[in-house]
Amino acid sequence: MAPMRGERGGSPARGARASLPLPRRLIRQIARHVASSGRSLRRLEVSGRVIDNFDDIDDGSDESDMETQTAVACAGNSGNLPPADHDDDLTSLSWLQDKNLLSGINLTKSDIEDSKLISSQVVVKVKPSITPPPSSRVPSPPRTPCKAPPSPPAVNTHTKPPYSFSCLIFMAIEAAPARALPVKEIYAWIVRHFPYFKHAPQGWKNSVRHNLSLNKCFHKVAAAPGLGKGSLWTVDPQHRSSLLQAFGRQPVPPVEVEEQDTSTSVKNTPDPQLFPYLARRLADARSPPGADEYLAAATVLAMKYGPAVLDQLPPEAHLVISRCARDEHSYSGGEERRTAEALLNLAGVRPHAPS
DNA sequence: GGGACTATAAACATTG
DNA sequence: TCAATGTTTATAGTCC
Repeated sequence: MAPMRGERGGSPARGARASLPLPRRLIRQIARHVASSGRSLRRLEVSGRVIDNFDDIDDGSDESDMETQTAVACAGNSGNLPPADHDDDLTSLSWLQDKNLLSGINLTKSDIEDSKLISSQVVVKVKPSITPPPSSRVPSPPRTPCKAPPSPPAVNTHTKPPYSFSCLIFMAIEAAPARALPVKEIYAWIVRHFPYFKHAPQGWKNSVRHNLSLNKCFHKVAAAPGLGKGSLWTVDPQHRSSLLQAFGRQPVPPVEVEEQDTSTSVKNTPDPQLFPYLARRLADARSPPGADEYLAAATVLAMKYGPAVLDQLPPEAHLVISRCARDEHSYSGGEERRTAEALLNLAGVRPHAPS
């Protein structure tokens, strides 16, 4: 059955309370991953407690983690990530999507190792004690209108990103240094970050233009000299926040609900005004995620909406990742760095100056 | 059931 | 003339 947008299957954070501070295992894994990618995690704030010496973290690995699933949270990434190859579920956030705690963020393993699209990344491993491995579930595409091709051609190795066109356009424009792009550059950004569109039917460009024209969130500004045909498109500042919140309303794949113990409950739920979907999911869900899942979700929320959003979450969920801006200088081109910086800024995550 | 939102398609006008 | 861009209308799926 096709996924229903907004359909919530069950994920629940009933009783999912993390102990303070962040589990050392989680910290180890974050630090280990960042180190393995040739970068360095300079500073990690957990509920106000700053961790800046990762050498002190015991690295006694419990490789029972081999069975863990990996979630990747990207600082400052508001979703500008390529869709995951579904054959690489170990590094996909789909398990979180399926838990209905997050939606729309997927990474491939190569994305993690490449680390060119984003400025900083954190890996959080969680035990799959609740959800079956994502690979056992069929990834559900976003709702597909009847006019869309019944199934993507085999050449499409990437799935359609779970973002609306307005979100894609928003991301593209926000990632631009000047916060303005001509249509052609919006196309290019989308294709570059979501390879699905490389082979998608051409109609999507029409949809982008249609969206630009119709969506009041986007404004056309005078064409720059030498730009040639077309105008620059910008995001209306007045509608920026609504676009940001739209990220939280992206389609969520259906979840196979399992019978879970619901004897415990979460007292602190996100403000339903701010996060209606998350709040409802946490309230309604039947299978509580573990503390790690909750923390991972909180992390991505913080990165998505800014650290202040954590005020709406249980104090245990406070988690802010910061990284040294120096790490961004490895980008050869600069566009990716600017993209990363723009998205970091977008998420309210401020890199710390090197000590 | 209806409104809102979104995706898609198409027609047409404008522009370089 | 042509292709890219921009606007408008129509249709349909989904969610609330």
